[in-house]
Amino acid sequence: MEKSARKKREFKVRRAEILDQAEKIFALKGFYNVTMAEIANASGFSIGSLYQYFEGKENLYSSMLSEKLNLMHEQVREKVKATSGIAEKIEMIIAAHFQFVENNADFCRLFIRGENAAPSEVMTSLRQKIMDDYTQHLTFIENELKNGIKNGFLRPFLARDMASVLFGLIRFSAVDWMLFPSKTSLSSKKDFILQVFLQGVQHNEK
Amino acid sequence: MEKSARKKREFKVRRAEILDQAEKIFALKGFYNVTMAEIANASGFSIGSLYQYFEGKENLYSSMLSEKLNLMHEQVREKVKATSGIAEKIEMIIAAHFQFVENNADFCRLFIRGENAAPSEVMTSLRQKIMDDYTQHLTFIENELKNGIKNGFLRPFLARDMASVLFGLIRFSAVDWMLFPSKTSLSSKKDFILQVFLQGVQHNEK
DNA sequence: ATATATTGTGAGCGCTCATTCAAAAAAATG
DNA sequence: CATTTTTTTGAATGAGCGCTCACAATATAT
Repeated sequence: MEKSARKKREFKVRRAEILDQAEKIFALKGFYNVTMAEIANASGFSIGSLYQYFEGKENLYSSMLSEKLNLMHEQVREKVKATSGIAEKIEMIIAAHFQFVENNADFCRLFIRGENAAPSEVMTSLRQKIMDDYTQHLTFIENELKNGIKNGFLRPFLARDMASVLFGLIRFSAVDWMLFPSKTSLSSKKDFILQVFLQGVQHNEK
Repeated sequence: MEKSARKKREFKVRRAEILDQAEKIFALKGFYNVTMAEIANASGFSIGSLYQYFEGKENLYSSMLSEKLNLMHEQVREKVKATSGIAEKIEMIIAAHFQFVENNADFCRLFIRGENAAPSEVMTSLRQKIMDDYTQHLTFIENELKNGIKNGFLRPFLARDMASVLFGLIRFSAVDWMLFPSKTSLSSKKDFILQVFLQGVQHNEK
């Protein structure tokens, strides 16, 4: 018999609850130092139940990571699309990323760990998915920048390289902020990053 | 009885040989997916022998990582010290890093994985060492940039932030190059990175 | 050549988990 | 309420692997 709509809904809710708890624990200790028993405990299910929602530990981890990553990229892109003007769009790319990182610091810390080296089927396809997501996101940024080049606001560099640099600046600021807990918010670095990206650090005598 | 000088030398050579082989295997499969048996095989020693050179798997890994990291930073700093002129020094910081990454791609790939989350004593102190090394290196770059600010070549931003950005650009280019195997060398991106760092991407009408 | 010291060996021990599955509990059905 | 179906449970299983240690091989000393 088919699952009823209610069942399906409840299933999703429980699945999300597990994912939520797993994220916190994985973030704290890394993939290899977390046991299924721990996740079961934290999420209030039994070990066996976890296997009803996920095919195994790797699957659970992989689902969590890739779903959350999607969320980040979507959030950023929506905010950028709702903004007009090249300079403003670039500013929003930075701001939206910073905001996500601040609101999901644990997850991001986990993500940069990149404990997905296992040669298994599941982990291999996770790596592939991350790469594809990244490429897709870079292409999104690239296209925005192309408009900036077209209308003369940006120098005629290769748009792809510029996108890499912009995303690199964002990512690095985020990593730095996560590694060295500072009193100032990550968002407060936005203007500096924007200015460096647009004008560089060299002093131009008038 | 004390070890003779020759013995000591031979000990070091063997230790280095193990480290060398371990680096390759760890780079390929990550810390958790490598067994001591594999390392023993690859380096031509028995499992038991490994424990004569290192206190355990974590220790072996930790030694390898931190010793190689030292090497990188030293190489870069020496080359920069041997260069004169602010612009030239900045260029050399980029070039020297790129060169090391190209010559040690496997190691770098391993390093960015950062599989050192275990809560053990050894791994905790490895993390600390990596952070300290990083801070020290950033301070070195910061000091070079301070001179550039003082003599008016660079805009009067916070030198620390500028150093972060420069190192961020370098690191990100390197990561990008490692993740997306490209036909062009990493070094060929040097001029672009330098230009962006100094002048930004904005088009300034004359 | 014999004795002594040093270094190398790898089978096996002990332990940690991911995963399973038989039985229990809960929910649905009539 | 009795019966069937679905879901939950966690002790038991077994595979994997870091590490030890009794023994072997080799080097050094006498």
